[in-house]
Amino acid sequence: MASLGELERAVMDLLWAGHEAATANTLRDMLAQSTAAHGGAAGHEGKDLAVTTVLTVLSRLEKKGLVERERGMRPHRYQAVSSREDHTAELMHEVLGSAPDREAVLARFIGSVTESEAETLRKLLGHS
Amino acid sequence: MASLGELERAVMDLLWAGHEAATANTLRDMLAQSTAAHGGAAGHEGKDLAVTTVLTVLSRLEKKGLVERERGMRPHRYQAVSSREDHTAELMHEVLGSAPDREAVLARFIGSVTESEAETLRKLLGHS
DNA sequence: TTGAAGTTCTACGTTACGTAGAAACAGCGC
DNA sequence: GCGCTGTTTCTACGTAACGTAGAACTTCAA
Repeated sequence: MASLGELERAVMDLLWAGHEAATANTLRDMLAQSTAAHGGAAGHEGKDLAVTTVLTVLSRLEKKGLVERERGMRPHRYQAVSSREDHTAELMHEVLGSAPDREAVLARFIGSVTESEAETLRKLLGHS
Repeated sequence: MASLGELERAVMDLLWAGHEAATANTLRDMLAQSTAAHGGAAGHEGKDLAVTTVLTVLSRLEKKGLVERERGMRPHRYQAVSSREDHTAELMHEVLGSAPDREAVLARFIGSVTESEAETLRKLLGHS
């Protein structure tokens, strides 16, 4: 239950953008954003979708535990449960987790990170 | 096109076992193995599948580039294109690749590896 | 040449996802 | 109070992936 469809990802992108700004988005907001970014960055082409389409997707994302919805106020507020970075890192752990030989996988993995990333990792891992 | 179904994964597990032994498996081999490991380790429960089912799955895996088939000899030989470790590491890169801020993801990622794994990583990254 | 083993073709059921209409609901201005 | 407009829910259809496998064609060996 980890993979996202194309539209699901596009919606998460919008929510993640808001996450950084600690914003709780309304549906209206999101539609505006996606229309503004039409054909631009925020994926999924500039074709505007039906309102219900986005809501359906939001519901599915909520069921998957990726989105939280505040039902108190009337235009509900939607927000990503975790940041994009956290989510991605979690995904990586998920992938890694299913491996019998985790360390061997890690060896391959760092075998192909960029030098700058390797540098970051060294710092993060601290001196030994 | 990265995710595998349950049966697809089970089949890959068989092939990966052979990969370590540099074995090129025939269909017969695989059925024997999966039956032997029935209800045991090699997943997917002990129910034995139709021959064609496994072949279909193998074809799909081939199409996905995960399996290579030698068509020369008559009982064809099937083998995993890359080891489980390589494949998993590749998957991790795939997940990471889609992130705008790769380094931030890495930071979160290593935030939750075991100490022994961190140690491994330090060794692999070498001294800076 | 005939039969068993192997392979290909085709197909059906289920589930995920993109998509959206129809209907129920909730405030707002009159 | 009442209807209009924006919001949410319910339901549903089309496509694609995957589990599953029958039917038919191909090989090789006896």
